[in-house]
Amino acid sequence: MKKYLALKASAGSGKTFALTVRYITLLLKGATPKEILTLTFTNKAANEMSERIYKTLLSLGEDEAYLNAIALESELSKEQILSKKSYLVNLFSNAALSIFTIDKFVNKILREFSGYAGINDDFEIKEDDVEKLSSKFLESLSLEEFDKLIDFSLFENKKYNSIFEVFKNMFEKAETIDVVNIDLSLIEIQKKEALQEALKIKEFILNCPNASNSAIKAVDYENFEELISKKWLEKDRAEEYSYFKKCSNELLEEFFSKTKEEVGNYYKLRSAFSLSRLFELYNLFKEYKRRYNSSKNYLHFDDISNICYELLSTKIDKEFLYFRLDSNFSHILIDEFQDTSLLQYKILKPLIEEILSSSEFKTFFYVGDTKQSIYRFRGGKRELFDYVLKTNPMVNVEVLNTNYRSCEQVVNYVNQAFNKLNSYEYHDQISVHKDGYVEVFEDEALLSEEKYENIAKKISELMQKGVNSNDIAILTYTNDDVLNLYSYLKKMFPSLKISTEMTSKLINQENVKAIINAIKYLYFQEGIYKENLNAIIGKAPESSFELNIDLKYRSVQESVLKIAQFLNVTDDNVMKFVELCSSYKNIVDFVYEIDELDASIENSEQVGLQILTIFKSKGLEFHTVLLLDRIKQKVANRDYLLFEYDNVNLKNIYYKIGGLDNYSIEYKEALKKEKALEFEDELNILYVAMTRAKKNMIIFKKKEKSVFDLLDLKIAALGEVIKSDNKTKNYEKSEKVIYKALDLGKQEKPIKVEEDNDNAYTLHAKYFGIATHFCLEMMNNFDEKSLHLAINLVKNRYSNYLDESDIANIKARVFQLIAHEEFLALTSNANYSKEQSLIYKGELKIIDLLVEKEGKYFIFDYKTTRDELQEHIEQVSHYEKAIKNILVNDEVYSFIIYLNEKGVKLKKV
DNA sequence: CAGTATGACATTTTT
DNA sequence: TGTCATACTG
Repeated sequence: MKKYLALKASAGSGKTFALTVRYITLLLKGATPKEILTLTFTNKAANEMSERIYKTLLSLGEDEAYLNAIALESELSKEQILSKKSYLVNLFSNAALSIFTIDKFVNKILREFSGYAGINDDFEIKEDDVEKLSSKFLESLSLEEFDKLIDFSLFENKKYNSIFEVFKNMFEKAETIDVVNIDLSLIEIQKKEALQEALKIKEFILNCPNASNSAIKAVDYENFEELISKKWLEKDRAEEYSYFKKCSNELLEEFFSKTKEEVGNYYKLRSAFSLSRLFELYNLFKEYKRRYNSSKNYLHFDDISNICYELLSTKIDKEFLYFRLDSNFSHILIDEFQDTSLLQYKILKPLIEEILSSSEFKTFFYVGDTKQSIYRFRGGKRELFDYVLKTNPMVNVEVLNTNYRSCEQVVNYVNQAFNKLNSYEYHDQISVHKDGYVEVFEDEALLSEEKYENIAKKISELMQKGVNSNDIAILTYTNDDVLNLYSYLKKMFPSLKISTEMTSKLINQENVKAIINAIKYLYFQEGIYKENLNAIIGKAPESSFELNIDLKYRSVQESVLKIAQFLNVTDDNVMKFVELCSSYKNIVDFVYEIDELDASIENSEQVGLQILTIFKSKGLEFHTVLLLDRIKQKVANRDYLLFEYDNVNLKNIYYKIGGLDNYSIEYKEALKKEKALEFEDELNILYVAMTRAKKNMIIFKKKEKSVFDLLDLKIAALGEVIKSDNKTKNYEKSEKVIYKALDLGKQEKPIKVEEDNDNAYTLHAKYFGIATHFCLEMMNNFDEKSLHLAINLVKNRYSNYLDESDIANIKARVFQLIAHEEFLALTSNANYSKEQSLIYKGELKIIDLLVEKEGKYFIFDYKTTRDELQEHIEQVSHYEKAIKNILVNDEVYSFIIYLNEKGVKLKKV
């Protein structure tokens, strides 16, 4: 095993495999889980990582590939490894793990050293309330400071809101410059001087008998601003401007070059001035934000990394940090390294350096793929990957170029598309799976009204050819495309299940929006809200809204629910909304604060055809991928500032001004560099998109202005469509929220949803149920030891949704089950399978637990609700019938297990 | 027909 | 605020 290793892992080349193998090897070499710091980017990835390691340990020996790789890495024999299996399982499942997201880790450091930063260690983590923060900041300014802000705003012609937005951007970057004071009057003088020279050009042209109308129009400036809007100023010489050509002589060229010189001086002065002023204001803001945060005792994620970095670079010694951290990390594993931001790396650096310089057994490993770096816009710095290698020669590098994900046709197609680009570092991948299907389809419909016509056609064609709709994913560039495509396909195939993985705000979801507008209408009595409502729910304009409801005498929750019912718009999102409304004390708070609610929408249906953005698809794979061209044009980068880096070191910060590139070579170079990076981003997005498909990939390309022109993709159809494998799991079990009216009691009594978790079908109850099922699914045997292991997995996976007491609750319930005599009698010495899926009469069913004992079959279905509903019995007897039919066996018995806190009830059906 | 002016147009997102 | 389509100019 290489102690220090950087792994370049192309898409589908077994990155998680490598991480898992390394982790287990470290355990075999005597490391404890606590000292192996494993960093990922999302909670999802962190959960998946620990689950993957656990499952691999549990099934150690079954998968040859894993065993071989671990043997190779650890230099132990397979027998030696297998003899330690139960020890490893125990070790891993009973220890505190150090598998975190980077943000969680940074947060952890800050809390441990909060005293040195002068903050409380019990701070909350929250989003900033931008409106409040920006207005409070204004109030905090002295008259003089306030004037500076106003001057800047007027001078730059920028609104306060947009300036404030820039502050946030600067905050993220955490870079500073020395502020120099430049007097505004200097700029005014420079403007006058430039205009004076330019007026000589104007006079010259107007006096030139050959001047065309266009030439005369080109000199119609009265002031400096009009002057610099002229295109001809970009030329090097006057004669290069065709409308001036006929009048060009040496005198004109002299005026021209003099004007350009003066304008150039203006630009230089101006960019330095604006940059300084902006940073001056920003520093004020930064100071204020610190005060504001500490008074409210909360921090934003950006604050956390900012303060943490400041702490490390000024107040605490690196050695001190390392030895004071509550756990000593001897091993570091970093996933998706290409997405690490500069600031995050700077924070991790002392820990990495400590490992690299230690004489003990300490290791450092990072894995990533710069081709998949698509998050530069939020700080990801792909240059870091090679920079760390270059600056630490003891770190080895290995490249994974075998693709275990996609079929031959797909791999080859991607190879030929990317390896011909000369400005792109690409190494051909080797495929291991044969066949596959690639089609590039020039879709003229994409530019017309019926945009998605051909996509719908293709979907039905694929389904006819035997591709399961659950195996299809459609990838798009924007969330907007996801939504549009979703509603189109829903219209075309009403019974098709479609899921959209999106993160949009809950308050923007149609049904929720309808409710908000209804309430605002009832409260403010302003027609605009009623018309919004009519538009959303598809009523004719001016339709009336008649609901007799007294907002004042009901709780907010109650009103929201009543209105939802009245409008008939109750769904998962509305349910979540109802829950969140409990935080509003009264209707006044609600109408004024609801627009700031930051919660995200629920992913409605988790089964079916998937539509998602390419960004979201990163790290995922699909049987069949339909890849959509960029529908709308890309927007221009509207940042005020241009950060120029030399690899990872800040070289310069520029205040962006249109036209400055004509006068400053350095600025021009910086712009060019930025453009090259943007171009690389674009290629990376394409790379990510084209490496998601396992079997079939179909590209819908616009006839003109297609992003695929970057790769010069031609119309093609290669190979044969591969059918869905019958064994593919085409149903992801999740308990759908069954909507049931909450018992609201009488009007005078405000409702409390959280009072009775057992009966209300809240989201909390939903997660509780799923987690309980997950716990039972993860148990190898129905004994205490298995429960103990499984409950740890539940903790890792559901800690975001459930708290400690919930976990304890689940444990207690399951504990009672494994102590239940009848249940134990039925399951002991029997064969059983969990989450058994079966297809019966065209419908897919999942049985929680199926037990086979002495030729008899027992079906078990877990419920975490207290209610015993007829519906449960019907569901289970349906399973019973199906099993009897399929197995041709009459000895099938079914049970519903009600897992309650007070006791377990086994109900025979 | 090449060069120029003008107006319309629009992203990605975790913690 | 950069890009693109389009219309205009000489």
